[in-house]
Amino acid sequence: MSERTQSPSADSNGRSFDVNRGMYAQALGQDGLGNASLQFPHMLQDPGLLFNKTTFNSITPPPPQAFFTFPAVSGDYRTSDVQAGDFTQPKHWYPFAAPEYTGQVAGTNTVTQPANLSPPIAETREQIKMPEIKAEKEVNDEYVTETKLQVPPPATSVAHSVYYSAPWNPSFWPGLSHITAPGNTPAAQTISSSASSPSLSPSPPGHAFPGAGFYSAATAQTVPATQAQTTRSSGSSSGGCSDSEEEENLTTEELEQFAKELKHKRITLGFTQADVGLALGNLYGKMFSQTTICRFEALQLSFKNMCKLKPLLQRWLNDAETSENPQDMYKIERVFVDTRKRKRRTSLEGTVRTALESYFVKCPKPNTQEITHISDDLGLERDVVRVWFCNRRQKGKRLALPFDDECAEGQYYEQSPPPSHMGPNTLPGQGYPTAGHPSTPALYMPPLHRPDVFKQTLHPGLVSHLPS
DNA sequence: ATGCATGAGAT
DNA sequence: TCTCATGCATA
Repeated sequence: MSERTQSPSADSNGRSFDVNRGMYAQALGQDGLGNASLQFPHMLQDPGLLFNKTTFNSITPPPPQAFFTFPAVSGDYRTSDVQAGDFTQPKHWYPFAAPEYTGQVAGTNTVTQPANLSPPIAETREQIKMPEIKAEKEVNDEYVTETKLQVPPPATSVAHSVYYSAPWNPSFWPGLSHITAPGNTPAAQTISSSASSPSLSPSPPGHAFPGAGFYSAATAQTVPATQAQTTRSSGSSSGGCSDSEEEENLTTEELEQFAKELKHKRITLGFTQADVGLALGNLYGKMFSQTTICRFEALQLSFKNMCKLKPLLQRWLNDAETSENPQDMYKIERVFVDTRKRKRRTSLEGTVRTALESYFVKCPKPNTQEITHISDDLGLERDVVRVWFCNRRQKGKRLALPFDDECAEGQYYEQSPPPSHMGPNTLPGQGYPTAGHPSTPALYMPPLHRPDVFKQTLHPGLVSHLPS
């Protein structure tokens, strides 16, 4: 359906980088704009960006209000419905309703799939994508245990984490140009990556692509592959990247360029981001969601992550371009969606976000108590608040340094001078190594004022604009 | 395109 | 409990 292509407009957006910048503003100002009392000086730098966010429009200037009087929410999703702004919403966990396919590619953990049932490849995306999932929302909790259809391979289980390998070099997005990158490298050919293969279909359609055979489970077997890995210095934390697919040491420029190229060619070839994600699974055994592809193109992943994915995407691109039947690239076998229950997505109201944002500015990393305090004030579940902060921090890191070295940093969270005890680089950051700025901006500063912030209920800027 | 969520691994 | 990679769900 509509997802067929990104539609030219996507292209015209052509603003991958700008987007990021915009997001900066967004990050801090997005929801805060309406809040007169909050000040985000930095936002002024690029006013234009502040308004490119649709959500913006929906946020009305909240009237000053000191407290959120919502009752503290209890923890249970089924009972705590209190959601600022939407007290009626039931919050319960719901299962994935296992639609065979959700709109965007269930890249997901989909794993498994009885090998035999390879349903005729999902004929086409039209079929694959199930239009409505809505029903799920109304689902009651009972679905609980929909067992997962998968039998996770003991050790490898999830495909995703296996793939790492990122010797991530300390360099800095914005500038690194020393290292060279083999680019697509031959290595790419051997994607022995890993992943336990989930959804893959062993049987490729008639013609394969020049460079790539359909991924076959067999090959996919986890190959620790790591050796190839350049021993990285910085702790490649999560998952240390390994993987044969050595993610080259790319420069920022290379990544930017590749991302653009990928997007452009993808569109030209008629693939959607979801297609690409699926194709990666089919062809190389490592599936990704539309989200990831999207973020890759928009350079919204960590540098390390970008480097990790690039080879794979490069390979896909090559194959797609040379393939005689590009369509095959996205023909996939039916994948089963993980049916585990997933908490229903919380939709925070603009005002609540504003409030969170202001809290974040004050203290990006609230401790347990603070979180509790915030959650009480906003009438949110603690976990929601916690997750919000996690995501907010993550977002901050992602967006913080990328392109625009010059100003990306430092100015965003300046309200808080980096505490001395934190050392120069307070943020290891998930990404973008700071090139010349020895001291990474306090992306989220450390708690200077922390103590006060929470003790005193909401600061003036905080408002809860409730629909009277 | 992006907000909220999950889960693995690291602390 | 955090970070990071990733994805479902949604705007």
